[in-house]
Amino acid sequence: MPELPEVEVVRRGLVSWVRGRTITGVEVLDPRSIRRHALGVEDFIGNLEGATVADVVRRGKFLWMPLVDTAGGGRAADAPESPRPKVALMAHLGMSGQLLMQDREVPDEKHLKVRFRLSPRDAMPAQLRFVDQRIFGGLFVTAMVPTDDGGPGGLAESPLPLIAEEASHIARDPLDPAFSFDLFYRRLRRRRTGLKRALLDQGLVSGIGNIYADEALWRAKLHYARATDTLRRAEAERVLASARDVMLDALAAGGTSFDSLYVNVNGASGYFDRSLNAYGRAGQACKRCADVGIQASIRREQFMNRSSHTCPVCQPRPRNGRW
DNA sequence: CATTCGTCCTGATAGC
DNA sequence: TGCTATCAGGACGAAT
Repeated sequence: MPELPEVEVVRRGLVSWVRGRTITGVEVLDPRSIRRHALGVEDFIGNLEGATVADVVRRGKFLWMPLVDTAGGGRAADAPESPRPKVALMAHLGMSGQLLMQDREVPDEKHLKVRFRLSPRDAMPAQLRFVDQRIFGGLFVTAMVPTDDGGPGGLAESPLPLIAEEASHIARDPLDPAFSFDLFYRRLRRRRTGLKRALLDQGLVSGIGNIYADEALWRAKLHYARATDTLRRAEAERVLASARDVMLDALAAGGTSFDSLYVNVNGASGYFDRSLNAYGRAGQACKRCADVGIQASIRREQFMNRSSHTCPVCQPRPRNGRW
């Protein structure tokens, strides 16, 4: 389940393989993976063929490649005076999406949805492939529009003062150097909802999915139903710091096990085996309570049509939403 | 306006 | 064995 750390691992892996290369061919094997592209698959392909990838950037879980025309003899994107990108190839990995660099000899993956052929470069793989079993993810082309908030952020190496239009409603993530806690806290307090709902709202704070929401709440000793409009500043700081910490841990784990030749979303899988304290641990002991000699087991409940994992002892359900 | 809920999708697994 | 039911969940758009 790619959340922020996994998407960032993919971005870092992808950038050195695709930046400056030209898309020479696009093959859409399953049109369902071309989402939100109103003008259809033919237009999608037409926008991409002949364009050069200028960068790979991210906002929250949205990942995109700004594209520049390859006019006048194929000048590379990183050449001086390179033109500003007008459009970008946008990707969202959804639940099961992968972006893979593959040599042309490698047989098609079972769930291969889209194949991009790239201009040759040294010994680099010739193809970028989008593989997606459950089709919650997708690709589309979107306009690059000006932004006054300093660019995409999301740990991008060279943020442009432009953002992909379809990601402009997404808030910054907790790892983004330009993330504003004050803005987050002001908006959080204005809401009348539960804390986990707010954490999962990508327009308020991005990059957090079901797994890291449960982990951040566990670390912060807060319950998912805690009312946002009474949340104290210290509590909000605690849950944000927890989210940041758990995602940094996952990012570090993903980074170390990441094979740069094989860009995928499983880079952080080792992390899940060892380091989760709440998610997926229903019925098992709460490690923090066990450390102080208390017996408590993680409880799984349905909330928002997904499962939520809490320790009933150290994350007690709030009364009246307050505490 | 803000908030919540239904929908998209496939494969693994449980139960009969 | 082989069928059906259930579960997993990100994000959008419809409904409230």
